[in-house]
Amino acid sequence: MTPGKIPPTTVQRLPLYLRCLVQASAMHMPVVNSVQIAEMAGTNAAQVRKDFSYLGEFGTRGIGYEVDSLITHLSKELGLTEHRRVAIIGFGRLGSALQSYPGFDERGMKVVAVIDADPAKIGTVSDGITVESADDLEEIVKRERVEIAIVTVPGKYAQGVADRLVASGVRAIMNFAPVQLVVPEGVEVRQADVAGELQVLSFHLNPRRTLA
Amino acid sequence: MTPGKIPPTTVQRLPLYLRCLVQASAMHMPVVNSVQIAEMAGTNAAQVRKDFSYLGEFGTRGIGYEVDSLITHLSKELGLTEHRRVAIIGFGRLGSALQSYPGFDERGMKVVAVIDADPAKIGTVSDGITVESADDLEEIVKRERVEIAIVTVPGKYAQGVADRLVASGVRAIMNFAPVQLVVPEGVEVRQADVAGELQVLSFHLNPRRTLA
DNA sequence: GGATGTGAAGGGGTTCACAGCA
DNA sequence: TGCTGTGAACCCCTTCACATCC
Repeated sequence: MTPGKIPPTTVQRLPLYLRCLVQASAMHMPVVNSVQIAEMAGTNAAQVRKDFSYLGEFGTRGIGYEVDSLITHLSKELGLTEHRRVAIIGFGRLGSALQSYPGFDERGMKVVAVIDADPAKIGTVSDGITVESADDLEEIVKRERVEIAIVTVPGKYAQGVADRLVASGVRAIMNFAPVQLVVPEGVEVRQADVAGELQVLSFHLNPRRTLA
Repeated sequence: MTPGKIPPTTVQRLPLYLRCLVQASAMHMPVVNSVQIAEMAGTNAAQVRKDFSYLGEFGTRGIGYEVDSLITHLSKELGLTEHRRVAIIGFGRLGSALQSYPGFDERGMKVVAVIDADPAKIGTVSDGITVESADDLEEIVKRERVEIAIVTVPGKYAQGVADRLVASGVRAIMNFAPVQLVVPEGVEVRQADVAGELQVLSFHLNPRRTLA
Protein backbone atom coordinates (compact mmCIF):
# COMPACT_ATOMS: atom_id res chain seq x y z
CA MET A 1 0.00 0.00 0.00
CA THR A 2 1.17 3.50 -0.75
CA PRO A 3 1.72 5.34 2.51
CA GLY A 4 -1.02 7.90 2.70
CA LYS A 5 -3.32 7.97 5.63
CA ILE A 6 -2.91 6.37 9.01
CA PRO A 7 -5.96 5.54 11.14
CA PRO A 8 -5.90 7.19 14.57
CA THR A 9 -6.14 3.81 16.27
CA THR A 10 -3.01 2.71 14.49
CA VAL A 11 -1.15 5.84 15.56
CA GLN A 12 -2.06 5.10 19.14
CA ARG A 13 -0.42 1.70 18.89
CA LEU A 14 2.82 2.87 17.34
CA PRO A 15 4.46 3.84 20.66
CA LEU A 16 3.61 0.40 21.97
CA TYR A 17 5.19 -1.32 18.99
CA LEU A 18 8.24 0.88 19.30
CA ARG A 19 8.63 -0.11 22.94
CA CYS A 20 8.37 -3.80 22.06
CA LEU A 21 10.90 -3.49 19.27
CA VAL A 22 13.40 -1.69 21.46
CA GLN A 23 12.97 -4.50 23.92
CA ALA A 24 13.53 -7.08 21.18
CA SER A 25 16.62 -5.21 20.10
CA ALA A 26 17.93 -5.26 23.66
CA MET A 27 17.39 -9.02 23.63
CA HIS A 28 19.57 -9.24 20.54
CA MET A 29 16.80 -10.38 18.24
CA PRO A 30 17.78 -9.15 14.77
CA VAL A 31 14.47 -10.12 13.21
CA VAL A 32 10.95 -10.58 14.52
CA ASN A 33 7.75 -11.67 12.84
CA SER A 34 4.26 -10.36 13.34
CA VAL A 35 3.30 -13.16 15.70
CA GLN A 36 6.15 -12.32 18.05
CA ILE A 37 5.37 -8.63 18.01
CA ALA A 38 1.72 -9.37 18.66
CA GLU A 39 2.63 -11.48 21.68
CA MET A 40 4.80 -8.75 23.14
CA ALA A 41 2.25 -6.05 22.43
CA GLY A 42 -0.79 -8.01 23.50
CA THR A 43 -2.60 -7.89 20.16
CA ASN A 44 -2.86 -10.23 17.22
CA ALA A 45 -0.61 -10.73 14.23
CA ALA A 46 -3.08 -9.50 11.64
CA GLN A 47 -3.42 -6.24 13.50
CA VAL A 48 0.33 -5.78 13.59
CA ARG A 49 0.76 -6.41 9.88
CA LYS A 50 -2.14 -4.15 8.98
CA ASP A 51 -0.79 -1.36 11.17
CA PHE A 52 2.68 -1.55 9.67
CA SER A 53 1.26 -1.71 6.18
CA TYR A 54 -0.13 1.81 6.63
CA LEU A 55 3.44 3.05 7.00
CA GLY A 56 4.88 1.18 4.05
CA GLU A 57 6.30 -2.24 3.29
CA PHE A 58 8.99 -2.88 5.84
CA GLY A 59 8.91 -6.65 6.13
CA THR A 60 10.37 -9.52 4.16
CA ARG A 61 7.96 -12.27 3.16
CA GLY A 62 8.89 -15.60 4.59
CA ILE A 63 11.16 -13.90 7.15
CA GLY A 64 9.65 -11.08 9.17
CA TYR A 65 10.78 -7.58 10.13
CA GLU A 66 14.33 -6.41 10.68
CA VAL A 67 14.18 -4.97 14.17
CA ASP A 68 16.61 -2.06 13.99
CA SER A 69 15.32 -0.92 10.65
CA LEU A 70 11.74 -1.01 11.91
CA ILE A 71 12.72 0.98 14.99
CA THR A 72 14.18 3.62 12.71
CA HIS A 73 11.03 3.73 10.61
CA LEU A 74 8.70 3.99 13.58
CA SER A 75 10.83 6.66 15.23
CA LYS A 76 10.78 8.70 12.08
CA GLU A 77 7.04 8.23 11.72
CA LEU A 78 6.51 9.41 15.30
CA GLY A 79 8.73 12.41 14.75
CA LEU A 80 11.33 11.24 17.22
CA THR A 81 14.44 11.63 15.11
CA GLU A 82 15.50 14.23 17.60
CA HIS A 83 14.14 14.82 21.09
CA ARG A 84 10.91 16.75 21.30
CA ARG A 85 11.11 19.90 23.39
CA VAL A 86 8.66 19.65 26.29
CA ALA A 87 7.54 22.19 28.86
CA ILE A 88 5.85 21.36 32.14
CA ILE A 89 3.33 23.93 33.34
CA GLY A 90 2.56 23.49 37.00
CA PHE A 91 5.35 22.25 39.22
CA GLY A 92 3.38 20.58 41.95
CA ARG A 93 3.95 17.00 43.01
CA LEU A 94 2.81 15.57 39.71
CA GLY A 95 4.74 18.07 37.63
CA SER A 96 7.95 17.41 39.51
CA ALA A 97 7.43 13.66 39.33
CA LEU A 98 7.09 13.93 35.58
CA GLN A 99 10.13 16.15 35.20
CA SER A 100 12.40 13.57 36.75
CA TYR A 101 10.88 10.63 34.93
CA PRO A 102 13.77 8.86 33.19
CA GLY A 103 11.46 7.30 30.60
CA PHE A 104 11.10 10.65 28.86
CA ASP A 105 14.70 10.85 27.72
CA GLU A 106 14.76 7.21 26.64
CA ARG A 107 11.69 7.74 24.56
CA GLY A 108 12.49 10.91 22.73
CA MET A 109 11.27 13.62 25.09
CA LYS A 110 13.36 16.40 26.61
CA VAL A 111 11.98 18.70 29.27
CA VAL A 112 13.32 22.14 28.42
CA ALA A 113 11.24 24.35 30.70
CA VAL A 114 9.33 24.22 33.95
CA ILE A 115 6.81 26.90 34.81
CA ASP A 116 4.84 27.62 37.97
CA ALA A 117 2.90 30.49 39.49
CA ASP A 118 4.10 30.02 43.07
CA PRO A 119 6.77 32.63 44.00
CA ALA A 120 8.24 30.14 46.46
CA LYS A 121 9.04 27.75 43.63
CA ILE A 122 10.15 30.26 41.02
CA GLY A 123 13.91 30.45 40.80
CA THR A 124 14.51 27.07 42.40
CA VAL A 125 16.52 24.63 40.34
CA SER A 126 15.41 21.08 39.71
CA ASP A 127 17.39 18.60 37.68
CA GLY A 128 19.29 21.41 36.05
CA ILE A 129 16.23 23.41 35.11
CA THR A 130 15.19 26.64 36.80
CA VAL A 131 11.51 26.99 37.58
CA GLU A 132 10.27 30.12 35.84
CA SER A 133 7.29 32.37 36.40
CA ALA A 134 3.95 31.73 34.78
CA ASP A 135 3.90 35.44 34.01
CA ASP A 136 6.59 34.83 31.42
CA LEU A 137 4.96 31.81 29.81
CA GLU A 138 4.81 33.24 26.30
CA GLU A 139 8.44 34.24 26.09
CA ILE A 140 9.66 31.04 27.71
CA VAL A 141 7.75 28.95 25.19
CA LYS A 142 9.23 30.90 22.33
CA ARG A 143 12.74 31.07 23.75
CA GLU A 144 12.87 27.33 24.35
CA ARG A 145 11.02 26.48 21.15
CA VAL A 146 8.57 24.32 23.12
CA GLU A 147 6.76 21.77 20.96
CA ILE A 148 4.73 19.89 23.55
CA ALA A 149 3.29 21.22 26.81
CA ILE A 150 2.30 19.14 29.81
CA VAL A 151 -0.33 20.91 31.88
CA THR A 152 -0.49 19.95 35.56
CA VAL A 153 -2.07 23.07 37.01
CA PRO A 154 -5.30 23.04 39.05
CA GLY A 155 -8.41 22.58 36.96
CA LYS A 156 -9.61 26.16 37.16
CA TYR A 157 -6.43 27.49 35.60
CA ALA A 158 -6.03 24.87 32.89
CA GLN A 159 -8.07 26.52 30.14
CA GLY A 160 -6.33 29.85 30.66
CA VAL A 161 -2.93 28.19 30.47
CA ALA A 162 -3.97 26.30 27.36
CA ASP A 163 -5.12 29.51 25.68
CA ARG A 164 -1.78 31.15 26.35
CA LEU A 165 0.14 28.10 25.17
CA VAL A 166 -1.80 28.02 21.93
CA ALA A 167 -1.30 31.75 21.45
CA SER A 168 2.41 31.18 21.89
CA GLY A 169 2.48 28.60 19.13
CA VAL A 170 2.20 25.30 21.01
CA ARG A 171 0.27 22.75 18.97
CA ALA A 172 0.40 19.71 21.27
CA ILE A 173 -0.87 19.62 24.83
CA MET A 174 -1.07 16.82 27.34
CA ASN A 175 -3.58 17.81 30.00
CA PHE A 176 -3.65 16.28 33.47
CA ALA A 177 -6.28 18.67 34.81
CA PRO A 178 -9.76 17.15 35.04
CA VAL A 179 -11.35 19.60 32.62
CA GLN A 180 -12.07 19.42 28.91
CA LEU A 181 -9.83 21.89 27.13
CA VAL A 182 -11.20 23.83 24.19
CA VAL A 183 -8.54 24.49 21.56
CA PRO A 184 -8.57 25.64 17.96
CA GLU A 185 -8.40 23.33 14.97
CA GLY A 186 -4.88 22.11 14.42
CA VAL A 187 -3.98 21.86 18.10
CA GLU A 188 -3.83 18.35 19.47
CA VAL A 189 -4.85 17.62 23.06
CA ARG A 190 -4.53 14.39 24.95
CA GLN A 191 -6.39 14.08 28.19
CA ALA A 192 -4.98 12.18 31.15
CA ASP A 193 -7.57 11.59 33.83
CA VAL A 194 -6.32 9.15 36.42
CA ALA A 195 -9.42 9.36 38.60
CA GLY A 196 -11.57 8.75 35.55
CA GLU A 197 -9.54 5.69 34.64
CA LEU A 198 -10.00 4.36 38.14
CA GLN A 199 -13.73 4.91 37.80
CA VAL A 200 -13.74 2.81 34.65
CA LEU A 201 -11.96 0.08 36.61
CA SER A 202 -14.56 0.50 39.33
CA PHE A 203 -17.30 -0.09 36.80
CA HIS A 204 -15.84 -3.45 35.95
CA LEU A 205 -15.72 -4.45 39.60
CA ASN A 206 -19.48 -4.21 39.86
CA PRO A 207 -21.25 -7.54 39.77
CA ARG A 208 -23.37 -6.79 36.77
CA ARG A 209 -24.82 -7.75 33.50
CA THR A 210 -22.21 -8.59 30.89
CA LEU A 211 -20.83 -6.06 28.47
CA ALA A 212 -21.99 -5.80 24.89
CA MET B 1 -34.12 0.07 25.90
CA THR B 2 -33.85 -2.54 28.60
CA PRO B 3 -30.57 -2.10 30.42
CA GLY B 4 -28.44 -5.04 29.43
CA LYS B 5 -25.10 -4.47 27.86
CA ILE B 6 -22.99 -1.37 27.78
CA PRO B 7 -20.43 -0.82 25.02
CA PRO B 8 -16.87 -0.31 26.31
CA THR B 9 -16.67 3.06 24.58
CA THR B 10 -19.71 4.21 26.49
CA VAL B 11 -18.22 3.05 29.79
CA GLN B 12 -15.14 5.10 29.09
CA ARG B 13 -17.25 8.23 28.72
CA LEU B 14 -19.25 7.78 31.91
CA PRO B 15 -16.61 9.37 34.18
CA LEU B 16 -16.54 12.35 31.86
CA TYR B 17 -20.30 12.76 32.00
CA LEU B 18 -20.25 12.41 35.75
CA ARG B 19 -17.66 15.16 36.02
CA CYS B 20 -19.76 17.45 33.82
CA LEU B 21 -22.90 16.76 35.80
CA VAL B 22 -21.19 17.46 39.10
CA GLN B 23 -20.05 20.72 37.61
CA ALA B 24 -23.58 21.52 36.46
CA SER B 25 -24.86 20.74 39.93
CA ALA B 26 -22.29 23.09 41.42
CA MET B 27 -23.59 25.77 39.07
CA HIS B 28 -27.08 25.18 40.44
CA MET B 29 -28.51 23.82 37.24
CA PRO B 30 -31.34 21.49 38.29
CA VAL B 31 -31.89 20.14 34.78
CA VAL B 32 -29.72 19.80 31.69
CA ASN B 33 -30.46 18.57 28.21
CA SER B 34 -28.30 16.46 25.96
CA VAL B 35 -27.05 19.46 24.00
CA GLN B 36 -25.73 21.11 27.14
CA ILE B 37 -24.05 17.94 28.33
CA ALA B 38 -22.50 17.44 24.93
CA GLU B 39 -21.07 20.96 25.00
CA MET B 40 -19.53 20.43 28.40
CA ALA B 41 -18.18 17.01 27.51
CA GLY B 42 -16.97 17.89 24.05
CA THR B 43 -19.12 15.40 22.17
CA ASN B 44 -22.48 15.61 20.41
CA ALA B 45 -25.99 15.33 21.74
CA ALA B 46 -26.86 12.09 19.92
CA GLN B 47 -23.87 10.41 21.52
CA VAL B 48 -24.94 11.56 24.96
CA ARG B 49 -28.50 10.31 24.56
CA LYS B 50 -27.37 7.00 23.12
CA ASP B 51 -24.89 6.49 25.94
CA PHE B 52 -27.45 7.22 28.64
CA SER B 53 -29.99 5.00 26.92
CA TYR B 54 -27.76 2.00 27.57
CA LEU B 55 -28.21 2.61 31.28
CA GLY B 56 -31.96 3.08 31.24
CA GLU B 57 -34.43 5.87 30.62
CA PHE B 58 -33.44 8.71 32.90
CA GLY B 59 -34.64 11.71 30.95
CA THR B 60 -37.95 13.47 30.50
CA ARG B 61 -39.03 14.19 26.94
CA GLY B 62 -39.41 17.86 26.24
CA ILE B 63 -37.37 18.69 29.36
CA GLY B 64 -34.03 16.96 29.71
CA TYR B 65 -32.23 15.19 32.55
CA GLU B 66 -32.57 15.96 36.24
CA VAL B 67 -28.96 16.58 37.26
CA ASP B 68 -28.85 15.18 40.78
CA SER B 69 -30.79 12.11 39.87
CA LEU B 70 -28.51 11.45 36.91
CA ILE B 71 -25.45 11.86 39.11
CA THR B 72 -26.88 9.23 41.42
CA HIS B 73 -27.54 6.86 38.55
CA LEU B 74 -24.08 7.26 37.04
CA SER B 75 -22.39 6.89 40.40
CA LYS B 76 -24.26 3.69 41.00
CA GLU B 77 -23.43 2.42 37.55
CA LEU B 78 -19.74 3.14 38.11
CA GLY B 79 -19.82 1.41 41.47
CA LEU B 80 -19.08 4.59 43.39
CA THR B 81 -21.82 4.41 45.98
CA GLU B 82 -19.05 4.11 48.50
CA HIS B 83 -15.39 4.91 48.07
CA ARG B 84 -13.31 2.28 46.31
CA ARG B 85 -10.38 1.01 48.31
CA VAL B 86 -7.15 1.74 46.46
CA ALA B 87 -3.56 0.66 47.11
CA ILE B 88 -0.51 2.32 45.64
CA ILE B 89 2.38 -0.02 44.95
CA GLY B 90 5.62 1.88 44.52
CA PHE B 91 6.05 5.04 46.53
CA GLY B 92 8.42 6.97 44.31
CA ARG B 93 7.73 10.47 43.10
CA LEU B 94 4.77 9.43 41.01
CA GLY B 95 3.27 7.21 43.68
CA SER B 96 3.50 9.92 46.30
CA ALA B 97 2.08 12.51 43.93
CA LEU B 98 -0.91 10.26 43.33
CA GLN B 99 -1.44 9.54 47.00
CA SER B 100 -1.90 13.18 47.81
CA TYR B 101 -4.07 13.93 44.80
CA PRO B 102 -7.25 15.52 46.16
CA GLY B 103 -9.26 14.50 43.10
CA PHE B 104 -9.32 10.90 44.28
CA ASP B 105 -11.48 11.55 47.31
CA GLU B 106 -13.82 13.82 45.39
CA ARG B 107 -14.32 11.17 42.80
CA GLY B 108 -14.92 8.10 44.84
CA MET B 109 -11.44 6.76 45.46
CA LYS B 110 -9.80 6.21 48.84
CA VAL B 111 -6.14 5.28 49.16
CA VAL B 112 -6.00 2.72 51.97
CA ALA B 113 -2.47 1.37 51.59
CA VAL B 114 0.91 2.40 50.28
CA ILE B 115 3.57 -0.20 49.60
CA ASP B 116 7.24 0.07 48.68
CA ALA B 117 10.33 -2.10 48.68
CA ASP B 118 12.78 0.56 49.87
CA PRO B 119 13.64 0.08 53.59
CA ALA B 120 14.26 3.81 53.86
CA LYS B 121 10.65 4.50 52.99
CA ILE B 122 8.99 1.68 54.89
CA GLY B 123 7.55 2.90 58.17
CA THR B 124 7.40 6.52 57.15
CA VAL B 125 3.98 8.13 57.38
CA SER B 126 2.46 10.09 54.54
CA ASP B 127 -0.94 11.73 54.73
CA GLY B 128 -1.88 9.48 57.60
CA ILE B 129 -0.84 6.28 55.88
CA THR B 130 2.21 4.27 56.84
CA VAL B 131 4.31 2.98 53.99
CA GLU B 132 4.47 -0.78 54.31
CA SER B 133 6.86 -3.41 53.01
CA ALA B 134 6.42 -5.04 49.64
CA ASP B 135 7.23 -8.31 51.40
CA ASP B 136 3.84 -8.10 53.06
CA LEU B 137 1.86 -7.23 49.95
CA GLU B 138 -0.53 -10.17 50.13
CA GLU B 139 -1.59 -9.65 53.71
CA ILE B 140 -1.88 -5.88 53.29
CA VAL B 141 -4.16 -6.31 50.30
CA LYS B 142 -6.37 -8.68 52.22
CA ARG B 143 -6.34 -6.74 55.46
CA GLU B 144 -7.31 -3.51 53.73
CA ARG B 145 -9.72 -5.19 51.33
CA VAL B 146 -8.00 -3.50 48.39
CA GLU B 147 -10.18 -3.35 45.28
CA ILE B 148 -7.99 -1.36 42.91
CA ALA B 149 -4.21 -1.30 42.75
CA ILE B 150 -2.11 1.45 41.21
CA VAL B 151 1.27 0.12 40.12
CA THR B 152 4.09 2.68 39.94
CA VAL B 153 7.09 0.40 40.36
CA PRO B 154 9.95 0.21 37.83
CA GLY B 155 9.09 -1.73 34.70
CA LYS B 156 11.06 -4.83 35.53
CA TYR B 157 9.13 -5.40 38.74
CA ALA B 158 5.68 -4.61 37.41
CA GLN B 159 4.68 -8.07 36.17
CA GLY B 160 5.80 -9.69 39.42
CA VAL B 161 3.81 -7.20 41.45
CA ALA B 162 0.79 -7.74 39.22
CA ASP B 163 1.00 -11.50 39.69
CA ARG B 164 1.03 -11.11 43.45
CA LEU B 165 -1.83 -8.63 43.38
CA VAL B 166 -3.94 -10.98 41.31
CA ALA B 167 -3.08 -13.90 43.57
CA SER B 168 -4.25 -11.79 46.50
CA GLY B 169 -7.61 -11.18 44.91
CA VAL B 170 -7.20 -7.80 43.21
CA ARG B 171 -9.23 -7.63 40.02
CA ALA B 172 -8.50 -4.09 38.85
CA ILE B 173 -5.05 -2.68 38.16
CA MET B 174 -3.93 0.66 36.87
CA ASN B 175 -0.40 0.28 35.56
CA PHE B 176 1.99 3.20 35.12
CA ALA B 177 4.99 1.03 34.26
CA PRO B 178 5.82 0.95 30.56
CA VAL B 179 5.28 -2.76 30.15
CA GLN B 180 2.28 -4.80 29.00
CA LEU B 181 0.93 -6.73 31.96
CA VAL B 182 -0.33 -10.25 31.43
CA VAL B 183 -3.25 -11.07 33.71
CA PRO B 184 -5.87 -13.80 33.84
CA GLU B 185 -9.38 -13.50 32.47
CA GLY B 186 -11.55 -11.46 34.78
CA VAL B 187 -8.82 -9.05 35.84
CA GLU B 188 -9.06 -5.59 34.34
CA VAL B 189 -5.94 -3.59 33.54
CA ARG B 190 -5.68 -0.03 32.38
CA GLN B 191 -2.40 1.13 31.03
CA ALA B 192 -1.11 4.66 31.63
CA ASP B 193 1.85 5.46 29.45
CA VAL B 194 2.67 9.15 29.57
CA ALA B 195 5.71 8.89 27.30
CA GLY B 196 3.62 6.97 24.81
CA GLU B 197 0.95 9.66 24.86
CA LEU B 198 3.59 12.28 24.21
CA GLN B 199 4.83 10.23 21.28
CA VAL B 200 1.33 10.24 19.83
CA LEU B 201 1.31 14.01 20.17
CA SER B 202 4.71 14.07 18.51
CA PHE B 203 3.28 12.18 15.56
CA HIS B 204 0.73 14.89 15.01
CA LEU B 205 3.42 17.58 15.03
CA ASN B 206 5.05 16.07 11.98
CA PRO B 207 4.29 17.89 8.78
CA ARG B 208 2.76 14.95 7.00
CA ARG B 209 0.13 13.45 4.88
CA THR B 210 -3.34 13.79 6.34
CA LEU B 211 -4.92 11.14 8.52
CA ALA B 212 -7.45 8.66 7.21
C1' DG C 1 -43.43 22.78 21.29
C1' DG C 2 -39.49 20.46 22.69
C1' DA C 3 -36.29 17.05 24.01
C1' DT C 4 -35.76 12.09 24.71
C1' DG C 5 -35.13 7.38 23.08
C1' DT C 6 -34.06 4.49 19.27
C1' DG C 7 -34.28 1.91 14.77
C1' DA C 8 -31.62 2.52 10.66
C1' DA C 9 -27.89 4.21 8.01
C1' DG C 10 -23.20 5.19 7.66
C1' DG C 11 -18.31 4.92 8.71
C1' DG C 12 -14.25 2.75 10.76
C1' DG C 13 -11.58 -0.69 12.70
C1' DT C 14 -10.58 -5.52 13.28
C1' DT C 15 -10.26 -10.03 11.64
C1' DC C 16 -10.16 -13.35 8.04
C1' DA C 17 -8.18 -15.71 4.44
C1' DC C 18 -5.37 -15.89 0.74
C1' DA C 19 -2.50 -14.05 -3.03
C1' DG C 20 2.23 -12.76 -3.54
C1' DC C 21 6.90 -13.06 -2.84
C1' DA C 22 11.54 -14.34 -0.63
C1' DT D 1 7.70 -23.48 2.70
C1' DG D 2 6.78 -19.43 5.47
C1' DC D 3 5.49 -14.92 6.45
C1' DT D 4 4.08 -10.54 4.66
C1' DG D 5 0.69 -7.49 2.57
C1' DT D 6 -4.11 -6.76 1.61
C1' DG D 7 -8.93 -7.06 -0.36
C1' DA D 8 -13.14 -8.50 1.68
C1' DA D 9 -16.13 -9.76 5.37
C1' DC D 10 -17.46 -8.74 9.69
C1' DC D 11 -18.45 -6.17 13.66
C1' DC D 12 -18.95 -2.27 16.46
C1' DC D 13 -19.56 2.61 17.17
C1' DT D 14 -21.28 6.93 15.72
C1' DT D 15 -24.55 9.72 13.55
C1' DC D 16 -28.95 10.57 11.59
C1' DA D 17 -33.71 11.22 11.65
C1' DC D 18 -37.95 10.67 13.51
C1' DA D 19 -41.54 8.49 16.38
C1' DT D 20 -42.68 9.10 21.11
C1' DC D 21 -44.00 11.25 25.03
C1' DC D 22 -44.12 15.20 28.67
